[in-house]
Amino acid sequence: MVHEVKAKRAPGRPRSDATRQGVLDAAIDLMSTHAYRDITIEGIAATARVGKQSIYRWWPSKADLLLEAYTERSIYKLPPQILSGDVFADLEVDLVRYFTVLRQEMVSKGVRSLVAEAQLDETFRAKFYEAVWRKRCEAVHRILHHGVALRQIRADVDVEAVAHLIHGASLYRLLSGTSRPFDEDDARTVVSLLRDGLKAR
Amino acid sequence: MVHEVKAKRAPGRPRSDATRQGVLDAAIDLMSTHAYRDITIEGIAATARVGKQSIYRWWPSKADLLLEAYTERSIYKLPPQILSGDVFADLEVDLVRYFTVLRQEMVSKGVRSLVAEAQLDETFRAKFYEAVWRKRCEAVHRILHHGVALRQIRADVDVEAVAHLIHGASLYRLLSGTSRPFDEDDARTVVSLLRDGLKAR
DNA sequence: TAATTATAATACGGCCCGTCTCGTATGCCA
DNA sequence: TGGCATACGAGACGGGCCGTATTATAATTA
Repeated sequence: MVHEVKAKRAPGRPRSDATRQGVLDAAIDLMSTHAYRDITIEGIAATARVGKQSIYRWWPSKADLLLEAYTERSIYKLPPQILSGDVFADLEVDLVRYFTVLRQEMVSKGVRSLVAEAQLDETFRAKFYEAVWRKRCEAVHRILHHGVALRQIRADVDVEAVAHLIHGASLYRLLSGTSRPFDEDDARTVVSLLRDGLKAR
Repeated sequence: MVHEVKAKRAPGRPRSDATRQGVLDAAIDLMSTHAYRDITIEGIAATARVGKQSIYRWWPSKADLLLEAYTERSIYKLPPQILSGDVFADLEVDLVRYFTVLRQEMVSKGVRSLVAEAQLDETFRAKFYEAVWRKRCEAVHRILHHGVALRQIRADVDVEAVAHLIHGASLYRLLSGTSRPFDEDDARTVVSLLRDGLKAR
């Protein structure tokens, strides 16, 4: 193609990236020092030295803003994993990496807050799923399908159900807030449970 | 004992049970018609035709009030289960019963709201765990330990981890809000997965 | 009867919401 | 260069709900 599709510039003053970054920074900043409950749009605006309207113009809600800050600042992000020939080892590696991220104070706090918001707002729930959980599910699916192809996993396995078990367990621990967070040992335990099953032999 | 321990009556006008019930009723009532977000203490007081102070006197927060309403009105309650000789059948029965309760509109809505609150308030999180999740965990623990005693389950199994897998899966589905809620088939799937494991044989 | 506590009703200051209005800044296009 | 469209920081505004305080009355004990 000779003619590239040019981004059609809207008329008027363009959005200021400095303002945008400032708002996201302020949000992350406040999250590290305050409870989610105590963070307000006005507070973020004041911290970022930005007009309130500039926030309302670009983000529909506090939750959307924070979700964007989290995704953008790549606090909750994992590079794709190279699969070995051993499915269960791969699964364990994936879980260890995931749990390591989840153990960071800021991450667990953020996930907690955004999960809460997702329960109270159906629209945001869908966005949150897309931005956070979908990728995790896909990662596990990928590993499991690979395992099926290698004939290391039973062909009739319900991949979706397994993914829900895995993520559910870590989610449960995070949200119930009674046990310690997941670590490497837990990853091993979960994988070996799923691999061998409960049945006495 | 001849002398019973008499409840030491406090002086002054006693707490009105009619008022208490009215408040709890109003709360449940509003929950069935409004989003949790839109329910306010003032609204509950007005609906119950009760002074605002009477609510603040007895409940520390909206969440505590609703948790009490849910527990008291036994919307989220399961009678104890009689264990058969087949552990995996018992497990499946337990899950089917649990999922059936969770599928009720009011229950899932309530759990969602209270989980959200629990994420935003550490004190309430502990209360919520005690009132809701603890019992579920104990039910599963009981079944699993029984299975170990019957030698139908491997003796070295991490009962805690299994309970987290089971509850986590249903919690994940409920909270992520993308898939359909759990049903009998899912209970079967989960149990057979846990029983036999993933490994190809 | 006096003391004590609960109750319904309502008033109060305060915080934050989300919208609106300024005056100004920054880009496009003719 | 000037006109137009939009973004920007700042802040005013009405409104809702918060949690507390006040008041007059009711219920119970000593």
